[in-house]
This record gives sequence, structure tokens and C-alpha cells, in this order.
Amino acid sequence: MKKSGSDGRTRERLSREAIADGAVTLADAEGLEAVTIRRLAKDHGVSPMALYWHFKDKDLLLDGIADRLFNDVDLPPVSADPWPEQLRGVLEALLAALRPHPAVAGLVTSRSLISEAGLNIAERTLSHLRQAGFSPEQAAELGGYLLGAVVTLVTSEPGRRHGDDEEAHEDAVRVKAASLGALSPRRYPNIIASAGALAACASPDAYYRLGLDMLITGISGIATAPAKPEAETAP
Amino acid sequence: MKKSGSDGRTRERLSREAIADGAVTLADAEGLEAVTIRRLAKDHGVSPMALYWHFKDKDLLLDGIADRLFNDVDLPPVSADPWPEQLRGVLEALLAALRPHPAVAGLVTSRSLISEAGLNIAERTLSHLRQAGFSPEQAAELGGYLLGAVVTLVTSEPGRRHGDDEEAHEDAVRVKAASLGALSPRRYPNIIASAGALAACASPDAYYRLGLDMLITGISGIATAPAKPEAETAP
DNA sequence: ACCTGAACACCGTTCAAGT
DNA sequence: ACCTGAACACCGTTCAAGT
Repeated sequence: MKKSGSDGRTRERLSREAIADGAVTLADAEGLEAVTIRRLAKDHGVSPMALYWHFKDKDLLLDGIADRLFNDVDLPPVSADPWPEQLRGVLEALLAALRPHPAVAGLVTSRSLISEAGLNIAERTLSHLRQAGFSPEQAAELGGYLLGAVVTLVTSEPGRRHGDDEEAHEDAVRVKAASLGALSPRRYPNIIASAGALAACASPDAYYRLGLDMLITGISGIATAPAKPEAETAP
Repeated sequence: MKKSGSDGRTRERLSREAIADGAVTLADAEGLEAVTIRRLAKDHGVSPMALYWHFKDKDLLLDGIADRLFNDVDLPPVSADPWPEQLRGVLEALLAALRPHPAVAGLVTSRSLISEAGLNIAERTLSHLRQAGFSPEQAAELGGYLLGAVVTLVTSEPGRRHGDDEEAHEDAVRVKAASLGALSPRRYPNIIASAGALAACASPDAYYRLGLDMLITGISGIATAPAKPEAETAP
């Protein structure tokens, strides 16, 4: 009776994957600060020390969570499309994997190069940036930056849920919009005009589209190579 | 004898500012995870509970740290320059304030609207985005995103120091570059080409210039209003 | 190989109390 | 108004031990 996991399934043997999965599920429901060795152990019906056999310490467990997220990324196949389209496809795939898990999305930023799946994403990103004409140094800087930017998009979506229930969330949004709207109109006219949008996101899809547009437009704008590969010869 | 602060100055009376200052200094030296109520109290030669009179809980102390950072931002005066230049000036001012404090820079992302100084920066950013022709909703989304992007630039500068001493840092960079260089050249040719730049940043100034160029170019590229205000009439 | 129990050195925070 | 002391319910982690 006390041998079943927190989600009701009968307890299988513990594994790195099961632990990382449980950590993501817990973070989705109660936030990253709830992800604790002891809490995870309790949810798996196991002693806290059991986890230490699978992960040497908590930081390596966080690495495992990041790796799990990178594995959810479904990279589009390489194609003959212009590089901006292909780069956008990569970022969209990353975004799709991170959006369901805003509480842990921030973990991936510093961990792409220590995850097998993360390396593939980095490699693809770098290859498109090199097609754009950037040097290896610039590609490295921009690639790291693009990963961080996608994470930022997810973790600072206006009005992101705090793990509250539906009603408490709506209340919080209303309160925030009202308090912004009550600022001095002389000093903060633009904040007041944007108060509603700063408190919550009317259309997440539009928000993410705008963010990706900005990123791809920015990269294209500073690139030195043409977007279309067919134009082989220049004047 | 035991009544002086950790930095050797004679202990003044405790204040919110002094506590926030101490927290930033400590984070700069030993990282955010060293910033603890108890450690801060010890550094100030005071009991842990003393801090609770000035900040109701730790989260409010983190708000105070973010506020301290926003206060370091030296916003350029409003001018008649085209909006992209002015927007860049705002982002540069923010960047200059955050660069010295990478360990706590991430705290500002979600706190701009609860800090007096943060509100000013948000207002300025929104005003330039409105000049660019964006709607209040788009301006809100892009403004929050630009703040996050600048933070990302700072917190994920390649080869960021970990609080180690000079030598340990260089060793870590060398090891990282070597391990990236040892990857399979067939599967990761671009990572290998960029290995050095992924492990450390040869020129931080060039890195930040490239990042800001990308952001401003991106915003300009998706904007609907002309960059120059003198072109009042369009065909 | 996989897991447990007891113990250690930490946390944030509450509460009653002191000046 | 400003600070202390003792106590509580947590942390991550080590170590020796069990199967």
C-alpha cells in the first residue's frame, strides 16, 4: 500500500529518467523551489539517499532535468530552404519543447554543451549561423545568445502562472493590471497604456511569433551572407 | 572588536540599503547561493533576525537587490535622435549597470515593475517602442523581452567567471575548450570550429556590441514607423 | 548494484522577549 | 524603533551499513 509512487502508478525500479521525469512534473505543478531531493524521494516512495546512487549531487540532477528537456526537442530535418527559415525552425522546435515547462526552462541556458541532445541543437544552430556568413566566434556568441533568448521568451511570458489555481491566477492578474493603471499618468503614460498587456498575455501565440520574428529579423539584418543560397554569384 | 562589519568598516546602523549593498557584494564574490540571511547577518555583525526587521522575508530582500541594480542605471537624457539610437542608449545603460554583477543580474527580469527605478526604465523603453509604431500590447511584450535579453547577454557571456581565482578560471576554460574540441568531427564540425569561442569570450566588448546590434536591428526590422522622425509625410 | 538510517552542518522563519 | 535567543521544520550531503 505504501509502495506506490505519488502519481498512483505501481513503483518501478528507480532510474535516472524516472527521477528527472518526476522532477519536471513536480516543478510544473509546484515550481522549481519544490524540487528537493527529499521531496522527490518521498514522491517515489524511497529514502532520500536512494537518489544519490543515480545522481552524485543535486547539481547533476539539474543537469539531468536539462537533458530531459533537450530530448523533447524535435528538430526539423535539414532542408534546402534558406537559412533564416531553417534557423527559425530550430528555434520553434526548442520553444515548443520548453513552453510546457516554464519553471525549469531556465536550467537549459548554461547546460546545452553538457547534454548529448543539447549538442545536436547547438550544432544545428551553429551550422545555420555559419551559412549566414558569421565567423566561428560570432556564431558561438550568437548561438548561445539565441538559446538564452528563447528561454527568456518562455520564462518571462507576461502573466505567467505561479502554480496557483485558475481563479487565484485571474485575481492576481487583475490586481497587477489595476496597480499599474493607478500609477501617475504624468510620469508613466506608456506603462498605463500597456498596463493590461504587462499584467497578462492576451495571445501567447502572437507573443511568441513576435519574439521569434524579432530574433530572426535581427540575425538576418546583421548577417553578411544572402538569405537565399541560389544567388551564388554577386556583382 | 567583534562589532565591525566584514569589510572592516566600523559598523553603522543597519539599513535596507546597507543590507542590499552587502548582498550584491557577497554575490559578486561568492555567487548568489552564498547570499543567505544568516551569512548576511554574520557579515554585518548582527543576529539573523535583525534582517527581518528591514525585509519581511527573503523574497523581499531579493526585490531590494533588484531595486539596487535598477538604481545603478544611468539613463541617457531624452533627445531628438531617431528612436533606434535612443532605445540603444537605454539598453546600453542597463547593460552597463548589470555587467559588474552577473550573479544577481537575473533577479531583475521579473522585478522591473515593482521597483521605482525599474518603472522609469520600463517607461522609457515603452516610449521608444511606441515611437517605433508598435501597439501598446506589442510594446509591452517587446519591452519585457528586451529587458530579459539584456540580462541573458550578461548572464550567459561565454566563459563567465565562477568566483574562482584567476588561475583556476583559466584552467577551467582550457579544459572546456579541450573537451569540446575532442568531440566527433563528423557529428559536430561546427562546435569544434567554435570550441574556443564557446569556452571563453575573447572580447567581451565585441560580444556585447554584437548582441545589441542584433536586438536593435531586429526591433527596427519589424517596426512599422520610420527610424527618422523628420520624414513626417509618406506617399 | 541498489538502497537504508543516523547524523551533520546548514537553511528560512515564527514567536516571545528585550532595550 | 530596532534587535536578540531559542526553537521549528526544513535543506543537501557523508558515512557506515544492509541486501
